[in-house]
Amino acid sequence: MPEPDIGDYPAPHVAVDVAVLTVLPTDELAVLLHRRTGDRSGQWALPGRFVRPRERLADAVAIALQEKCGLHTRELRGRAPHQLHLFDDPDRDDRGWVMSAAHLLGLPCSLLQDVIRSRDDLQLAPIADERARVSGQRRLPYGQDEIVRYAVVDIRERYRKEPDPEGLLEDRQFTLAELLAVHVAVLDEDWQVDTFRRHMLPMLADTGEVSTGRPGRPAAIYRRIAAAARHGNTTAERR
Amino acid sequence: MPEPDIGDYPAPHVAVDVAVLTVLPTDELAVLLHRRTGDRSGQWALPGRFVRPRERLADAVAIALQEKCGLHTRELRGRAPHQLHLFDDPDRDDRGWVMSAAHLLGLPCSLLQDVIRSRDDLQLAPIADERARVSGQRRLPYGQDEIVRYAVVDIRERYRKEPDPEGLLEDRQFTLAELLAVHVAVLDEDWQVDTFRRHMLPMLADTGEVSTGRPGRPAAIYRRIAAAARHGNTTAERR
DNA sequence: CCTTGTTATCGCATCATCGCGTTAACTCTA
DNA sequence: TAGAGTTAACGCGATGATGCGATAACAAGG
Repeated sequence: MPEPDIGDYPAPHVAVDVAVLTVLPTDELAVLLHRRTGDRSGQWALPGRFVRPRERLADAVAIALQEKCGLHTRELRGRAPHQLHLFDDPDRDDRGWVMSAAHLLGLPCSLLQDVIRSRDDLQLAPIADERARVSGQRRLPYGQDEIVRYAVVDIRERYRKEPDPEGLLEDRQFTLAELLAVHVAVLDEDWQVDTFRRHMLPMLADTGEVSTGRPGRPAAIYRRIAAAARHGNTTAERR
Repeated sequence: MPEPDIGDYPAPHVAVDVAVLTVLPTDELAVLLHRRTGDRSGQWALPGRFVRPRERLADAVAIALQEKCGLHTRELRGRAPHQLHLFDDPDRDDRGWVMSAAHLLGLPCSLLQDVIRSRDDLQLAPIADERARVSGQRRLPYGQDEIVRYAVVDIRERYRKEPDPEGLLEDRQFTLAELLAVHVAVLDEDWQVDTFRRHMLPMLADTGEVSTGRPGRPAAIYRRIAAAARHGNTTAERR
């Protein structure tokens, strides 16, 4: 799109907003919310921040999560935020013309709870009807309910097709029951075990290890096969 | 994402790029390319342009198509560009820090050909292997091959699921054979007629009219049922 | 060693989908 | 009016997917 007059126009500020999704120990999908530090009456919102000069969106997401939520390399390494949508309502922010690049990032609850435990400016809000359920607050500001909805629809679509694409399991090696529990939590619907097994096994590698320590046949331990290593998609992804 | 210091940072320029996809009379998927007017040796590129102050992305897309390609209300009315991805490589444009909001818009070929016929700065490039095939030009500039790929993957996914979601058919009323031809062209693979009929009929309304003028049983004429009017998705969209 | 409990596998009935040959419906033309 | 041609519908065999009861495998504990 060659166009010489780049300097002639003001530019929009671009912010990143992040729907950090996780699965609570109660097997509910939840989203991370943040409010202004020290402001107990402040509004809960998705974490985010403006993009700095020449900064990549993914880097802005990571820095936003570091600055606002105390999530650092330990939690974020090896994870890439998934871009959802660019929200462009020029009136969405009182301070000026801001576009919001909405993202989704999945994190295991165990990584979040350490961080959240010691702070009152963070919470995990359960998802109900594709929205964050926040006690005492009807809606998220800046149209962020829409971002949550995009994130929930997106993550559910992906969890129908492949095993734990957002890495919500704490461990990279897991049993089929653990995988199923996460999928059921994300999708908010049950899967029959045999059907689930048939869908997922082609995308999983048996580690050869088993889970012991309790009565019963030990469950096999699996890890995900990288998508690139798989040949073709499952039939569910074709017509 | 409340943050007080909006004025403190330079902002990226945001451009829109549009992959206008159509189906050629040869039943091939093609993308609209533009080059600088009067420059026969200029590079072919996707149409696009910078977003003006407080302009909506969809409006920027429409204006870009008007200014660069001569597509006006007649062609664009009732059509919404589909957002694909925000490309954020700060080095993607020599003129400065530019982000590109990539879009997809489907248009019937008949609407494009009137416009293109009289100009040498527009062409419809066939798609092969998810790329635009341009004679004498190996790649599109500004990483636009990636935009084309996103657009092709996206449109194919949607054409697997619902009838003519991008309105590539010239008419809003059509026969099943016409619909099938468009789907086969987009997906670049065949569908057995009965299977196609079973998939699409639940999302189509029989107009009661038939197509006459040639030997044989007249084909029924359908129109799409608006998605909102349909109750639930087809089973293909569930597991 | 036996019982309990859990996971994995299996066999199979049922249901859904697909593709194709056949039949029915309905136009156009000679 | 009959034949040709095209679309729509049907019947059905083959295939695939699902769910579930039964069985096998294998641990922990008494």
